[in-house]
Amino acid sequence: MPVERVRRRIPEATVARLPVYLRILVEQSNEEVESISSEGLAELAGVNAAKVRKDLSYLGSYGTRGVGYEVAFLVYQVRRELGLTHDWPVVIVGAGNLGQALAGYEGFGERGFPVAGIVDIEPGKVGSVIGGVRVRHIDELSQIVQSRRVSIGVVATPPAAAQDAAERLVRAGVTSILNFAPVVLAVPRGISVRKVDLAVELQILSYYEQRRVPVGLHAIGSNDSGRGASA
Amino acid sequence: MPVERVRRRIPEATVARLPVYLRILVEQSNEEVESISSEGLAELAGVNAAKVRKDLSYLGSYGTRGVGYEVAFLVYQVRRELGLTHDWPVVIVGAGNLGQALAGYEGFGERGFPVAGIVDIEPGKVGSVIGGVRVRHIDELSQIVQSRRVSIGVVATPPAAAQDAAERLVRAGVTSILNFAPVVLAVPRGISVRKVDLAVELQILSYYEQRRVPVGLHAIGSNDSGRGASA
DNA sequence: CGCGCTTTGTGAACACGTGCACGAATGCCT
DNA sequence: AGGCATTCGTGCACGTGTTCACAAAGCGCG
Repeated sequence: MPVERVRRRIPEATVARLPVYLRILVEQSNEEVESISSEGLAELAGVNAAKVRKDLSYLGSYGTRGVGYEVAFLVYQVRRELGLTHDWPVVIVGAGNLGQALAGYEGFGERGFPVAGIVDIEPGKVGSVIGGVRVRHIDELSQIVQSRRVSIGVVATPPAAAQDAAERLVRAGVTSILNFAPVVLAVPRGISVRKVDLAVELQILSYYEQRRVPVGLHAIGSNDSGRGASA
Repeated sequence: MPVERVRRRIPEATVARLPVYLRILVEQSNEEVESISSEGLAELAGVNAAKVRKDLSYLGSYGTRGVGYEVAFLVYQVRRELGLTHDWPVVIVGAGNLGQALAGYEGFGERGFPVAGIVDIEPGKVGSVIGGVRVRHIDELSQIVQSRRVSIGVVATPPAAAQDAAERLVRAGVTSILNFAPVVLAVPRGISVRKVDLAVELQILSYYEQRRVPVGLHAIGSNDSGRGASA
């Protein structure tokens, strides 16, 4: 029989929710929960049950009607779909405040993204050890990427250095970049980039905060900015 | 005449892009650029020109046909719309790795979000100074929020402590929360929450990385995860 | 002063994402 | 074994967001 190649493409919005489901499923699994309904999962994820079912249906028909989803099996399927069947070592560029915090954040390693290396351009920063990883000079980037087979790079430099960092990462062979610097990176076609801008998030909150009704005059359903959840 | 209240509601997606435009406009302004076209702004923001025009049109008709937008004026208007005419002090809960990095991140203060305080529940963490701010005990949270008129709180605790942190923030009077902990927060109606989950971002990259075509077989337009930009 | 060039602002078509509502499948109980 | 309660999978309608395409508006030049 033919290999099941060319799996149906999954909508972007769904891909963004799968990691959330996954985390919840793993938690449930740790608490010995064996089965969960779309309703239950939806509740925990702060979304609509129909959405959960539709999202999961893109992976295949893995639920049992009248029962729900088997947690362990679903964990496996979501992991597989997200490509989390093996670790993805990451390399961090920039050993400033943020870079150090990221390198020391256990959540990365725990969730399958061990820090293969952290580099900086400042010789002064080289040598110190953060989260068990020694800071190396940026000239060693290629060597780290090649030898550790890194395909994901994290840009945690000041804004002015971010574009250069990205270019070095691409040249070293990285094909996905997570960018924390508040700049729009220009990268060659075929390189995936995701951006996390802390100040942008605050500015969005500021918008909704500003147009809040003065206390005492509660507008109905004036809640939220869309990415949150309420009880 | 009636006060121009009840300004038209701006689409969520547009609100999320305004901060990006703002940053670029401020940069341009610093470089003495006086006027910019939707085309130029779009290029720098990595989006479509029509989108820029539609986004800006929600603020009003501030462009000049045949010319473009006056940078300084547009900066003012975007700031006003986002509620950035005054500072929004924030309070950080959790003085671990991430909380410390956030407190030390100058980008916050620079962009109008000075750190009014950072608190932790561990007496051992109290007292140390980060980014010019002394870590205080979480019991002082209310006092900080009240006296400094803080309306935005940042949750930077371990996952298990996040819900408690959120509840304390709400009780203290905060109405917007930026959550870095990988959990779905339950908050009362009317409280805005935005979530930033670093591991989720990596998992999304993993998805696209995984289904990348093997080198040598380039699929056309296999680029991207939607939030990035390419050259 | 009018003509042509540029660029905005927006209507309309299209694409994408969401949520309802319901048929279909399954397990359990009698 | 049959009926009933439960929950999935999904067609469909709706809403939101994106992009195109073009008329309207302004500027500069001859």
